[in-house]
Amino acid sequence: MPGSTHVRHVVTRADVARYAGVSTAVVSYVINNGPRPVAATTAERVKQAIDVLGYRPNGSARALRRGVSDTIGLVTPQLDNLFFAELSQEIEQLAVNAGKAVLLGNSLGDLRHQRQLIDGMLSRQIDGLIVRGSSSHDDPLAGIRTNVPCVLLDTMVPLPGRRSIGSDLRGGADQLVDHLIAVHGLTRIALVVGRDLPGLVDPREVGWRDALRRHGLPEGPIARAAFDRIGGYRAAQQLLAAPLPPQAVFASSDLQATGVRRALHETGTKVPSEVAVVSFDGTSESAFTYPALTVARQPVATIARRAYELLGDDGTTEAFEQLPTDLIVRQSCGCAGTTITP
Amino acid sequence: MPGSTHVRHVVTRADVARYAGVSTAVVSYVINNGPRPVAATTAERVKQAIDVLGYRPNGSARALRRGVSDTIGLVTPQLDNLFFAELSQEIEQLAVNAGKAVLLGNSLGDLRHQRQLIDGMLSRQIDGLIVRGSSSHDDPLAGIRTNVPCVLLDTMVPLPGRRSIGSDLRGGADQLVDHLIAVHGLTRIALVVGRDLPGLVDPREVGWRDALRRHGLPEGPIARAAFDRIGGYRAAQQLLAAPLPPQAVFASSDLQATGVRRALHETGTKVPSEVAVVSFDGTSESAFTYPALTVARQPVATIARRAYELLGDDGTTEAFEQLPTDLIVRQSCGCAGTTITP
DNA sequence: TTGAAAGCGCTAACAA
DNA sequence: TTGTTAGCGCTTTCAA
Repeated sequence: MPGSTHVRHVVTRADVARYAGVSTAVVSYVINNGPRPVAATTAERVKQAIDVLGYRPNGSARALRRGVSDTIGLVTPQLDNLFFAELSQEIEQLAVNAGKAVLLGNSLGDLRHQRQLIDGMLSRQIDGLIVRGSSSHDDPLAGIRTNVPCVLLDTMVPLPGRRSIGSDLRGGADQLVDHLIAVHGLTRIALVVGRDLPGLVDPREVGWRDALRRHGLPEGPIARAAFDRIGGYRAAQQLLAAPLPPQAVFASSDLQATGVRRALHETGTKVPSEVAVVSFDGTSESAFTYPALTVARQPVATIARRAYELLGDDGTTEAFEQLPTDLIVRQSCGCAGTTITP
Repeated sequence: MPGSTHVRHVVTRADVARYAGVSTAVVSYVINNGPRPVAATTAERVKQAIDVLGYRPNGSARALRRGVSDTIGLVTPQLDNLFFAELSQEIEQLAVNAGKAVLLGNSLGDLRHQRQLIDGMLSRQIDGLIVRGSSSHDDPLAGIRTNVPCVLLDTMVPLPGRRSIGSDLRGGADQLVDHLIAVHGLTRIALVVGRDLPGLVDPREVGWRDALRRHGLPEGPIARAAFDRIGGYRAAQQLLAAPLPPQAVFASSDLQATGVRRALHETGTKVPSEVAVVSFDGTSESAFTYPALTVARQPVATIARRAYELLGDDGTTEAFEQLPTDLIVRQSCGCAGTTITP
């Protein structure tokens, strides 16, 4: 007999209906609180049955029938970067509070892997997809046919036909470097940034340059390195080896700043008195380093909320929103203060 | 007409079959590579059709029919604790490499929330569940009826009928404290640990005490605080305020160690010359602090792999596996060395 | 090697 | 207010 392969031992809606002495429709009405009303006593009987039998609705059947899975997909490069972890956690909370589940995938910077992840999620009938791509200039959805709503996180440039939300990298960088110049009178400010991007300049680099230029300062040294701790470490070593070391280092991520600090410490360079350090991101860790990092903090919660909202806007309108960062002045720039400002 | 509610615009297997001029069964055979053979030319035609139409199998229907979703659930307290993030990332990789997707949830330390998360995943037909509970002594599955395989992470005690995998907290702590005593000759070693657990002593506390006792040392001071940075910070402040401050602090987590270091720095206490600091976890960040942290490193990748393996073992056998930690000697204990040892 | 068709568990239109 | 039932898209048995 076709379709009679696997053994049944899990409770289904039919069992509940039988136990409660009603039809399966009524069970549905009770569970979904509609679309038809159910007499209070009947509803009570159904609830009892559900409880007694330990019935749990089958999500696959439900999703198949309704065409909606109440599940969204979230793809980020890596969870072991605190910024992505914080972002993922925020998004997960929003989704769960709205009764949705989250499929999570880490691309680990691999475009093929990222694509497989997205394909897998799409085939699992997600209702929406949020992607922080592993590349800042490629469309993670290129060549993927789907009409599932999608929001991109943190793309450096607008992508045709896509909605993207992130923070104002240029503005945040500008503000940070401006602080070093205007408040602390520093003039040799180095930049630690990611490796060259094909036909694209990191907006943080632009912001750094803008601030220097506005103050009539020459461009400081640039060290290009991976966006991780070891990248920052090597970049700082390189910067320190120059004949005239910088008075300050602007690291484009907290992770890089950790490496920079480490390299400075190893050479006995005092922070901030000999070299100031500031960075972009402002993850929770940055408040606890010593000296505490002065940062351009990305508004993680707001980015998450906005991304989640955009997912709902069925309008497939193109968007490229850049939220302002917060300049959090702590001690690593040379400012005073010892309290922990999270 | 019943069941004809929503509009069809997505390509289904019927479209593919029609386009390729075969039956839907054949499409299945091609997609699943069985269970019946298909002529090479026919298969080719089907593949063409799939490509042209941009067909993607409906996972819900598939899961409903097969009784298997190729999706697992993963619940952890919070992603913004690097240890959990690393663990989650490892597990996610294992799952994805095996063609499974991962539903992720963060309980944020709330038992009710944790329970809702698990319920939601179960109703979404996950094939397996991995939970790092938000409490170390309660069974996260208590009162949840399911026969989905489940593995618990990091429970401090064996739970009846459950499989649990974690690291040897007691042993790791013992080793760490022993190092401080045997190698560095320290005698006043403070412990920073979580708040009192009902009827349960944190094994790290036991290990700390065991090491002290073995060396005939009196118990050092204990500071109980939350397992986060601010907890470690406050604990250290408290410890430093004592008439006879400790020579070393053993923090039960890297996060706490960050807070401890911060408090020491603020009071101008030199690490490790005045107070040594060691901690449990050994996340990637710990190699980059200055001085780099000496830690009992939890074998994250191994824990992840073993947990994932246990999920597969249909044997519902009870288990309580404790993997040994690695003692990573860096500089915060007083040992020499300046290279980064990740 | 291929096709017809049952049925997984659920929702909801329609009838009663 | 409740029941009957089609059908969501898929897999697979059985027949051809």
